[in-house]
Amino acid sequence: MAASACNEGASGMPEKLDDVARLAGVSAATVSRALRGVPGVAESTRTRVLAAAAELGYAISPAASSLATGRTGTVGVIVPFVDRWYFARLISGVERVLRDAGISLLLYNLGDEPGRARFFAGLPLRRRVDAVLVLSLPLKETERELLRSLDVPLVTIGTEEPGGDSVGIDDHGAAVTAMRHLVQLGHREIAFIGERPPIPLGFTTPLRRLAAYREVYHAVCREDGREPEPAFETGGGFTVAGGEEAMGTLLGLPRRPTAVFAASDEMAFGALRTLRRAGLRVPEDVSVLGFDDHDLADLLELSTVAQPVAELGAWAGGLLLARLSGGKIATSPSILGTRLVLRGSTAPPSVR
Amino acid sequence: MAASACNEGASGMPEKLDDVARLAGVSAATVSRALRGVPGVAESTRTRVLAAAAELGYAISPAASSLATGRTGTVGVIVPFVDRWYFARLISGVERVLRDAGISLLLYNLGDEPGRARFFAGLPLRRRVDAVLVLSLPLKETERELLRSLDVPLVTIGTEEPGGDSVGIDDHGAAVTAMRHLVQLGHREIAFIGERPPIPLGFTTPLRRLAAYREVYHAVCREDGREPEPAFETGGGFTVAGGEEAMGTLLGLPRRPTAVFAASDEMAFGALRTLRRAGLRVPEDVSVLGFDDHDLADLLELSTVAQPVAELGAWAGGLLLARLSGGKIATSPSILGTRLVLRGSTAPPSVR
DNA sequence: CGGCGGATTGCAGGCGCTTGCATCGATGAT
DNA sequence: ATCATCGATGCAAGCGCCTGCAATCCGCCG
Repeated sequence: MAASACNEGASGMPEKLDDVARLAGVSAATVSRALRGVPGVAESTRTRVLAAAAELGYAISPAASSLATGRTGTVGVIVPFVDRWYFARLISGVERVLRDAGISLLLYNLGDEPGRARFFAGLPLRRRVDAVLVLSLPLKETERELLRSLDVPLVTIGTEEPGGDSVGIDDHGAAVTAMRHLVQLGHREIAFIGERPPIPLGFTTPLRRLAAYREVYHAVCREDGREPEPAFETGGGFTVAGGEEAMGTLLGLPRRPTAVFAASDEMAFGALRTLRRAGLRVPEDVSVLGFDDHDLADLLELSTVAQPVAELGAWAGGLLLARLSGGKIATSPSILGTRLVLRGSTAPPSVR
Repeated sequence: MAASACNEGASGMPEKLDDVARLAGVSAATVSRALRGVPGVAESTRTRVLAAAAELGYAISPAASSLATGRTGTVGVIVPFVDRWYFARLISGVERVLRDAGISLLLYNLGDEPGRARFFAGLPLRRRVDAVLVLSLPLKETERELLRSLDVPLVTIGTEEPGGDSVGIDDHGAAVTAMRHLVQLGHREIAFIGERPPIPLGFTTPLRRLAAYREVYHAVCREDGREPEPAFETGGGFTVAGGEEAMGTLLGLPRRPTAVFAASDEMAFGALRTLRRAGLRVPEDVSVLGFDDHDLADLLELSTVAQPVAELGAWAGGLLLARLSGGKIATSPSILGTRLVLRGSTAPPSVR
């Protein structure tokens, strides 16, 4: 009979609760309760109802259910990009735990300003989701207000929003560790490839990593009694091409860095390429350190700061579920650990 | 007044059609019509209604609307992975055109068999979407049946489903072109890194590329009066690590290929790495040709077959929209073009 | 000046499911 | 044996929006 379920279901109009009720010889109310597992239905009845539902290939109408309960069984996930490694990975992590819990994921890509504006103007999420997940996208005040007006739990990854759960890593700490590694290797002239203001979409991550860079680099300069080189702070737009270009700029400087810390592996990849093209060897001539532990970092022998991306997503998803099931957890940022992964792209500076 | 919209909306219960109606001094029916732009509403009235709606920060309830109309304003997108370059890119392409059209995207990742089974068992898409988009995932007969029972337009990318629109590339043709390039360079011993049976998830793409490889390679062997080397057909699971391993196997063969055609750039990357580690130079010692034109292919100087991934997604999205607006287009597969991108990883075999 | 056709609007009955409350037995206590 | 009790069900009133149909209102024609 199991097989017949599909057949029945496939033909004609989808059945309603009433149809199942009739077949099972009970009322629609009972079917509703039985199907959702609410207590107050005799076990025998429940079994009968389940059988009837299966036989008809019945599936509840989310719209009707949602209208009646106010719950939707879906969460909105807002991302600035979907085709960048980090975000794709994050989404993947979130999706897994959400789907396991039977809740669907509505995806919104707000990478472009016009799109972002339109999104918040129309706010298609309104009454369409039970919760919202914002990935690495710092909200403007008005946007935050709008999202809050949805009156659903909000969890963010990579940014802290007052009144919402957040999960992330210790960007500053991780970047400091990375920089210290370079310093310990003996580097004094360290450049940074990150993002220059104005920072697109208002990302804050690049800022935090930049701050850490500056902190360490400036301290080193102070020790050496030298002025820090402001031109060492370059922007790479978090893309390979951007990193490539930034590295080019760096190589054109009269005062050349012996090591480069890139705020993302993708930019580090670009830097690697520019260096190779310039005939410079890594790490002999220049050390390069990335951030992310991108899938291909291993391939390119890139030393980097590994962050548990998929786990961040999964954790955020878990938080969301907890909220949805009425958990009264205190909202506090969850910080997941990072670790320095040393591969072949960093070494002591060569003595010239 | 524009700013006040948010404020009003942010406070208390969300308003209903009636509230707007009252404020505008008309009936709910009129508001409904005015808001949706259906004809039959005086321009002056419509303006008044729009103003009232804006003032209240009113947003329609998708659930109620959906219940009444049967339309949901969302489409389901089914993918086998979201964190692989190709798929992330595809999703990105789809999302853009869908969001521009104001329709939301429900994402389902069916990468693992248990998850896939559960998905089709529960079929959360039922009555939840206006259309379904399946990315590169060949459906089993029962699955196809189930999806069809949803009674909504179905469009696929990378696979052809009877009775559904599909968009894709000419895998066979593209692969033949790639192989011919290798042959024209003078290679006779060409290996393949793709996927070995049993092919996970039932993908067909690897098969098509393999067939093309075989066709060309065998022809070459025939010309040379030699037996084709079956061990040249290796599987790399479409991952970097898999490609790495496959290349290792290839290098262990007594009869060594002078060129390798990988069915994906990721696998080619892996192959590149193994070669580098083995001290072999590319392309001097071994030529490597990929497939996809991955973001990093350029970085790694990988020659490859470029396919317009984002465009495939966008095109599929467009098809979907056309279907949704009742277009009576004939369902026929759309084939987008590919092109060979020659970079530094292919060259004539060295004369030994 | 009455009657008409077309453009606007309002009415009311759903759409399919949920849930507070009433109903109905059957059970256990008295 | 009788009545209170408790579990299992059924009733019916929504949830918020859509839409066929009827009611109005106007400008015009005859």
